[in-house]
Order: sequence, then structure tokens, then C-alpha cells
Amino acid sequence: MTTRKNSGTATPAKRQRTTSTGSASERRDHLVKLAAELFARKGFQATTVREIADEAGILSGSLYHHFDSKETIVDEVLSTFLDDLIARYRAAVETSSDPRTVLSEMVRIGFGTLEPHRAAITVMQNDWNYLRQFERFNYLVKAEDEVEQIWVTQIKAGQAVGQFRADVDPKLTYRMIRDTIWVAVRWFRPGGRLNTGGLAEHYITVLFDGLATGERTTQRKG
Amino acid sequence: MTTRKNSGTATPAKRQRTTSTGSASERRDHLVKLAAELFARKGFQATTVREIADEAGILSGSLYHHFDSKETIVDEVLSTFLDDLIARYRAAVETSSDPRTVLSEMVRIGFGTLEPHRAAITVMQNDWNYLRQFERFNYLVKAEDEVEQIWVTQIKAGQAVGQFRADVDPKLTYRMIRDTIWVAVRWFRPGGRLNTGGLAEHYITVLFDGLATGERTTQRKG
Amino acid sequence: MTTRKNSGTATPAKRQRTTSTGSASERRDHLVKLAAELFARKGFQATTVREIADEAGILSGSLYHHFDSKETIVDEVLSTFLDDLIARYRAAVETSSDPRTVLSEMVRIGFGTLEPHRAAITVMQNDWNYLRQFERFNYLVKAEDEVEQIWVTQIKAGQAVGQFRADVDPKLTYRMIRDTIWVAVRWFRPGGRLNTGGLAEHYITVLFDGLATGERTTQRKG
Amino acid sequence: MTTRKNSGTATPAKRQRTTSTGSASERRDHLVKLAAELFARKGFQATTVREIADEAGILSGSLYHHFDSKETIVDEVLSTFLDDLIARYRAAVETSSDPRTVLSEMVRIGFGTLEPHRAAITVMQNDWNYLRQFERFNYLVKAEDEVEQIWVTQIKAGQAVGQFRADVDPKLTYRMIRDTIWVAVRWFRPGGRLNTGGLAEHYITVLFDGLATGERTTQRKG
DNA sequence: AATGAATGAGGCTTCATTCAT
DNA sequence: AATGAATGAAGCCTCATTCAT
Repeated sequence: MTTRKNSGTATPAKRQRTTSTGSASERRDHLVKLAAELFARKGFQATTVREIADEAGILSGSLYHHFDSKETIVDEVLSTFLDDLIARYRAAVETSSDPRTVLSEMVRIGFGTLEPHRAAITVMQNDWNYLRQFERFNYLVKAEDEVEQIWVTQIKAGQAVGQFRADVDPKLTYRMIRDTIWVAVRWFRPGGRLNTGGLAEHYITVLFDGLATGERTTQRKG
Repeated sequence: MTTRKNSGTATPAKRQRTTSTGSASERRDHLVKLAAELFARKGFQATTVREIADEAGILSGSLYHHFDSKETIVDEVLSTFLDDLIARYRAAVETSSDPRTVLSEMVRIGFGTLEPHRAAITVMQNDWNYLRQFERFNYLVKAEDEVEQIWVTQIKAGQAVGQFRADVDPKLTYRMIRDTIWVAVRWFRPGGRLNTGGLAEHYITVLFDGLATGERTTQRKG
Repeated sequence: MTTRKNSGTATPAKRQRTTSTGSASERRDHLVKLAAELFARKGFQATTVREIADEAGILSGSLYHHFDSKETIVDEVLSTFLDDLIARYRAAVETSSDPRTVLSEMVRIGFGTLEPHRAAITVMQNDWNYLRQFERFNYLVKAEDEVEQIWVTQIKAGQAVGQFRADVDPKLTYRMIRDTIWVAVRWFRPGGRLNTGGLAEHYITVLFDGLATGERTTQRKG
Repeated sequence: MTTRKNSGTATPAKRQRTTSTGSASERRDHLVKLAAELFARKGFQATTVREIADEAGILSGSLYHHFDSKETIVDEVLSTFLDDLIARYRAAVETSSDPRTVLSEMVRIGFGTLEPHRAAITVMQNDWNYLRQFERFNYLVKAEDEVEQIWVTQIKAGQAVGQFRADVDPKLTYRMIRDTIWVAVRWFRPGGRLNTGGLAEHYITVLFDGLATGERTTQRKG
């Protein structure tokens, strides 16, 4: 029971505990949260199920009342994040604003996930390479593709209407933006000099107007 | 036997094989290279010593004639890369060119390591979090600090002479540049549309002049 | 609650459910039947209580309202069969027919249990070895001994009156007959070429008159 | 290494340890023998790898230096037996004697394996049902089919030349003979009243000439 | 320089059973 | 009569490492 499979969408279907009074699901979610923290801190492989269970104050075997396997847990960590992220991107796109506005918003969304989804993002950064080899995580690649398409579409639209310079590669540019945002999870700590909002604005500045002062001098051949 | 300790510099001393007939050292280097590929592909933890030995056509126990431990191997992978990188940065700085030129060069150096040090960079990206918990890898943090200092110095110098806008945070900006370069190792494949040189130029363009066309509109409060 | 102990007879006493509304006992019997099928198909050890519960549409813990333990369930499967079998043998013996007639009838009885007690016989064949090590299943050996005595008595009687050749070992012969009948459960499937009646007649033919044609040529020394 | 796969023949290929001095293989064979005894006594599932290792005086993990898995061990137990058995049957058939002589010899061969292959036969009897569900043991079914074909061919030949009565079913008769022989492993103990040779002769007597004295009276309808 | 056998610690998982609700 | 959570013991297997040869 509680078997989780990949649905037709980018991420797998969430569990459905029809008989649950809500507290069953809460317990499960709590365990996922604890596990996510450990995965983020130590890495998926280096985190033992015993550590997760210890953190929850139960025995390791008891975890299997809630999850099929250790992988099921990390699956839930990642898919919860991706579901949320993609939903937000879609909403931003649907405002039908001009590309630059949409792109700014998407940058803000990205940085905005840094805090609530810190653990999941960290896991995705560090353990992506390991997890991707398992068939059950194929949906990660699918989700990644969908996200890429959303970004690239906006960049191209911006170039078409003259908001973005035409001599940069859309796909490459997307990757640079994406990487810059997510990798920040490695050093960003809430309560520091800048909050994620500040980070986003800082990045938007550099991204749109560049680091240099004065006349623009670089020239892409295309 | 072949004990490796951290030297006074950023990275630990290289092996000293007194008996080194030349070929002994070559054999060792070869093994390190094989291991690096596996570490990059599967992750440090997920790579077993048996897999490394298999790749070399020997038994796993035989690896211990060459290395104290699995960690010694990854240590060699990482320190070789860091030694090379820092040496190049230092050389760039020592040209005493203006900050913008130096920074451009450093970006080029960064992208330039993507190919020759692909495996090492991948390991550093993916397994940093895990490795850092072991005392023996403290030098990684030291090396990272030294690199940060080199970059931040240049950025500040550029702001001082008016080449870089003053309303961006030097440290934050460094991290964004750094991340963007290294994370490219995840998707960069030699032989694709762009080589690492092209990548560097593309990035330099966006970095200095921004994505937007027309008048600069963003304004940092500082 | 529902403690089952070995009675003075060959097999343990059946459950006594004082509250038995009739439907309670039916529910219990139904569960035993489901379990028997699983035990037969997968083996006692390989069948989990969860599988039994799944089959019944309840949770595994709920089974413990009906049975003390997994062993109690298999106990009921086996003793139900043995009770029935021994009762039938006794009835056959009590007809006081001549030994050959009685023996024929006992062969028919044996094959006749193949269908109604298929699951129980299968379990007995496959898991006897495992179950016998537990004290609670001592009665299995007792029942086996009683059955052996019934058969051997008939064979010896047949030899005494000259119906059976005197140069065969009664105990050995019994075992061969017994084995041949029960092991058939491994391949017998209702609806095939022969029903159990046909099987019995086939076996009686070979058993009494042998496979060979013409003069009898074998000669036992003992 | 030492991967064992099913060859094209009835049973899987034996290991090939080219570099072994013979003692490596001996160690392995010794471990297989110890395991076979335990499997026979307690059943495959009920035997833990720890028990096998204990018996050999090593740690359970050390077993995995010699075998991939617990199943690999039982695989070796069974395939060694089947290889031997089938080879003997083939040799008997190739003497080109008359069917009755060949069949007698095959009965003797069967009983003759009871002692040297007692453990393997016991495992096959008790754990067949469990093991057959795993793909890797498909060859068991194949071997069984080959054996059946050898027997049925002889029985039919005997009927054709008039040595065996024509009104018995060859396949059914084979199964009865087979079962009677193998199931004897459950109660046969070396050193008892009869050795396996005596057992074989006893069975041949009953099999060919029947249990009854006087005129043959049974009549199969065909 | 390498082999082959073994260690020892630990990992993930299974499962019969218990018990409060 | 059943649920849902948990226990506790045990099971199979992995793997870095050691060491005699």
C-alpha cells in the first residue's frame, strides 16, 4: 500500500490515504521533513535509515510502516519540491506580462524557494547524479526538461520583442541563470546579510545590466 | 608508506615515492585517473574500491599497495586539480593588468579547467558536502578561501577604479561567477555546440554587459 | 483465547468458541482456507501474515483477533485434514472386508483426499520437515504413526491369508504406497485427463498386478 | 566474478576458476557441502547464511567471497545432483538393452543416488516449490522435463515390445515410479535394515509383478 | 606487485507480533 | 472486529580493509 508511481505529469502522484484522518499523513510528512534535513546535511547515501528513525524517536524498521524504502522517502522530498516549483513557474508565465517582467519574477521564484525548500534543493544538487541512475527517478529528468522549456521560451520571447540582446544563446543563458540560483543553496543561510529577496534583486541587476560600468563593449558574434 | 599530509600551502603535499622508478608513479597516476572517472560518474561513496580495481584489472585488495585508503585516492584527485587551478589564478593576477582584464582571464581559466579536470570538478561539486566532514579534507576549505580572496580582491579593485559598478556586493558576485562556471560541469560535454572558450566568452558578455538591451534600468541601493 | 492443545486423540482439539454465533466460526474457517491456499502455493515460511491478511482484505494485525499466531493457522489446516483422513481410514477398516478389499478402499480414500484437501496435503509434503521441529506439531508424528499402523496391519493380514505375496516388507510397502499417493498432489490438477478416481484405479492395477506382462519373474529372497 | 549462469544444457555451467590451484575450488565445494546438509535438515529458507558460515568457521559476510548469494549456493547443490543424475540415466539408455532391463537399471540408479545425494534430493523435494518461482531456477524444470522424457520413452518402448502391459498410462506410471523413489529420501537412513540396493530390488519386484498373489485380476479400460 | 581469503562493522529490509484506540 | 503505529529480532548482503602467501 501507499505505492507511489510516476503519474503522467512531470512528478509522481502523491500518496492518497483515503482513510486517513489527516494525522496519518501528518506523521508521514513529518518523517519526510526529518529525513530531508539529514539527506541535505549528510547526503542521501551517507544518511542511514537508522539515523532517520533515531531522529523520529522510533526504530529503523518502523520506518517501513510508512515507506517502502529509503528511496521512497527521498522521492517524496524531491517531488514535493518540484511540484511546487513548477506550479509557481506556470503561474508566473500565465500572467502574460512582458518577458522581462516574467523572467524577473521567475528569478524571484527561484530564490524564493531557497528557504522553504532548502533541504530538497540541496539534495537535488548533491545527489542528483546518484539518484538519476535509478529508473524510478526518471521523472526528475522530465521535470528538468519542462522547467528548461519554460525558461527558454521566455528568453526567446524577450529577444523577439527586443528586450533581450539577440546575441546570447537562450539555452546557455537559461543554464547559467538556473545554476546560479540553485547553487546558492550551498552557502545561503537565512539570517545573513541578505534575505532571498535581496539576493534575487542583486542577481537581477547583474543579470540584466551587467557588471561593467560605462559603454557596453562586449560583442557576441552569435 | 606514502602518507599524505597537508603542507603549508593550500593543498596537501604530493606523494613522495623514493623508490619511484618513474613507472611506479605512472601506475599510481593511472589508477587515480581511473578512480576519478568512477567517482565523477557514480559519486565517491557509491564507487566501491572493487569497481576501481576491476577497472584496473586487479583485485580490490591490491589497490592497497598503492594507496592507504579510498580517501587517499580522492584526496589525490582533488588536490591535483586545486594545485593546478590556484597556480593559474596566481599567474593571471601577477600579470598586473587592469581588474577587468584579469577577471576576464580568470573566467577563461575557470572554464578552461572544465575539460582537463572534468572528473575532479564533478567530484568536488557532488561530494564536497560529504568529504568536508573529514578532518583530512580541511585543506579543501582552505583552498576555497584562498580562491575567494583572489577573486574578491579583483572585484573590489575593479570597483575602486570605476570599471565595475559599485552597487554590487563583491563576495556575492564572486560566488555567482564561481557557481556558474563550475556547475557547468554538469552539462558541458566536449564536442557540443560550444567549446569551453566559447562558453567563457558568452559568459563574459552577459556578466559584464547584462542580458538587457537599451538603457540600464536597474538600480542597486548598495 | 482460542488456545489449541493436543487432545488425547491423534490430532489436537478443535477451537472452542463459546461466543460462536456461527458466523464468527465461519469467518475463521474462511481465513484458514485462504491461508491454506497461500501456504500451499508459496510454502509456510514464505507466506507472510500480511499476505494472508491482504487476501482477506484486512490488516495483518487484525488476524490476531482470530488466531494466536501464524502457526496456529497452519495447525488448523493440517489437523483438519488429518482428522478427516483418519476417520475415513477407520471406517474402511471397520467394514471387516478382506484385506485386499480394504487396502483398495484405502488407496481410493487416499486419492480421494487429493482434491478436497489439496492445500493441506501440499503443506504437509513441503513443510513437514520444517514444522516437525516445533513441539506443538508433535501430534503430526503421532498421527503419522497411527496411519502407518492401520496400513501395515492390513498388509500383514493380506499376507497371512495369502492375498499378498509374502516376500515383500509390509512397512516398506506401506511407505511406497503412501508416498505415491501423496506426492501426486504435486502434479495432480482437477480437470486433467484423469480424475482422482481414475488415478486410484490406475494405481491399484499396478500395485496389485505389476507393470510386467507374462510370467512373474522377480523373486524376493527375504 | 565467478558468476554462474544457466548454460544451454539442462543445468547451469559450473564455475571455472582458471587460476585456481584446485584448492580454491575445493574450499568452495566444501562450503557447498556444508550448506547442503543444513538446507536438507532445516529447509532452504530456514537456514541462515550465518548458520552456514558458523558451520565453516567463518563470518557470514565471508561467504560472499565465494558465492554471490544464498541462492547461488543452493543452485550449486541442485545442479551438481541433476548433472550427475542425468548423465547416469543417459548412460543406462545407451546400453541399448531391452526396456525392462533399462528401466530396472534406472530404478537402481535412482535409489543409488539416495545416499550420495541425500541432501540435494531432500532440498529438491522440500524446496522445489519455493525455488521454482525464481527465474534463475528455470533450469530445474527443464531438467525435470528431460528426465521425464527419458523414462516415458522407455516405458512406451516396453509396451511396444510387449514387456509392459499396454493398459497403463506411461506418463502416470513414470510419475509414480519417480515419486516413490525420491520421496524415500524422507525416511531412508543408511545403516537401516535395507541398503539402497535392497530398496531398489524390493521396489522392482512390486513394480513389475505387483503385490497380489495368484491370477491377475485387475483390468484397465485403457 | 598482486592474490585470495577473511574480517568486522554496518546497511537496508522483512516480518511476526503487540497494543492503544 | 479492525486499524495503524510501533517493536525487536533477525535476515541477506556490502564493503573498506587486512594479511599471509
